[in-house]
Amino acid sequence: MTAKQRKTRPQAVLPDLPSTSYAVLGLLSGERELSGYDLRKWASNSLHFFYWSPSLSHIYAELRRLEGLGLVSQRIEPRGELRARRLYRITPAGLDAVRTWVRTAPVDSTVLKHSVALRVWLGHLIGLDSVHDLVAEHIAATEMLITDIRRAHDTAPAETTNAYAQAILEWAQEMQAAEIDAFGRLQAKLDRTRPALPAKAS
Amino acid sequence: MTAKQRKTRPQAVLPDLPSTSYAVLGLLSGERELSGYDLRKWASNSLHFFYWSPSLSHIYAELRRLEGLGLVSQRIEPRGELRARRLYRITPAGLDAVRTWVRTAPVDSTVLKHSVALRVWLGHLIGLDSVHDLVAEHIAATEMLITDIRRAHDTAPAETTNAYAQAILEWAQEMQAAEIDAFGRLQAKLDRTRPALPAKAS
DNA sequence: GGGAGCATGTAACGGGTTACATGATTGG
DNA sequence: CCAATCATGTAACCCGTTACATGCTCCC
Repeated sequence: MTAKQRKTRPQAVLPDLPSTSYAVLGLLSGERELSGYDLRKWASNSLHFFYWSPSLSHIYAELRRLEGLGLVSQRIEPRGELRARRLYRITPAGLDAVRTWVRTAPVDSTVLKHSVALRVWLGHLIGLDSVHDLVAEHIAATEMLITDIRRAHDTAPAETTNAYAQAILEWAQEMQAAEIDAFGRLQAKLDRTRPALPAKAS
Repeated sequence: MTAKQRKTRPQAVLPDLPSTSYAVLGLLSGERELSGYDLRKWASNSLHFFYWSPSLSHIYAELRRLEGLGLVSQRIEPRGELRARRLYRITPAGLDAVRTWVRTAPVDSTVLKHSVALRVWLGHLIGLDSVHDLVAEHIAATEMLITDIRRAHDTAPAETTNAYAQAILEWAQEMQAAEIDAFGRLQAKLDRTRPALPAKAS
């Protein structure tokens, strides 16, 4: 029985937090002091492309929770005229928790909600020409996204980046490029079935 | 002023529903009568791969909401010994709503929460060997997912499929294959930097 | 003068999940 | 006999967003 208990929790007891908490903790894992506002900006330029772009209010709430758990600490930086900032820093316990999570969390499946794919799936409701327009629009948007990722990749300040962070941004670019390719093939495929589908003549 | 109002809502007034409601409505757009349980099964074999795999309780709640809006109708099918089923069918208004949504909804960006990417991004906390293990595990899981998609593609009953649904399942397979490729390249890339990173000898 | 960026936070709400509750039939 | 599948639903809860509130500085 005790053996069984040991087996279910082999390591230290990880606080049972959602992975987004660990995302925030990860942003702080460089051991620099950052404000909620800073975190938000940085997340928009990195996490955004493969994980999450959190709202500010959520970040603040998350920081308070992590502080309550002793995973981050807080100090207030007075700045004279300017509004004081609340700076957060990861604690040893926090570093430990995020490291354990990264190493041992179960590989839970990716959350993907692709509303364009959903709409193409329902293409029979709107016809081939409308689907074509929709996909074309999406491809254009994806091209812009790639540009954003490339910019983030190229302009990342040295102290926020490393081989892993760079590799993931390159991975994200490749994935978006693959998406453009795959949608291109999808369009070609649908076109080949055109004679069989009712569609307005151009 | 009236011109302005007309401009913000150019078409019929679409009920302001989350896209997941339209996903459920889309499942019913084939105009067959289906139970909540049926929808769940079907979603797990189609929507699951590119959009969403809803919980049963959510589907039931969604159906009640759609019924309240007059977008689906309900009837109870008595089945003697067996527990009666509640069968839902899309109404003309519902068909109209989902069609309008598919055609005119803004291309809102894909929601992607890729926790493996997040963990690789934090790879500096655990070192190259651990990242390798993590990625290898993920690639294996992705291969299984491709198998699932292929099975769904090949076994889809004729009355639930069409050229669009098939094309999206093929698209989903290609995307997962691309993910395996991209992670493979990421691993190779990280290996090339190995001399610069501290890692245990094998 | 006005808008964008900096900076923090509260309140209300909606979306979606898990756990719980119930019970029958079918197949190994 | 037990597990899986069929079938529906409630309650509690958490995650995360939007809207609101406040105020300062910098730049056009």
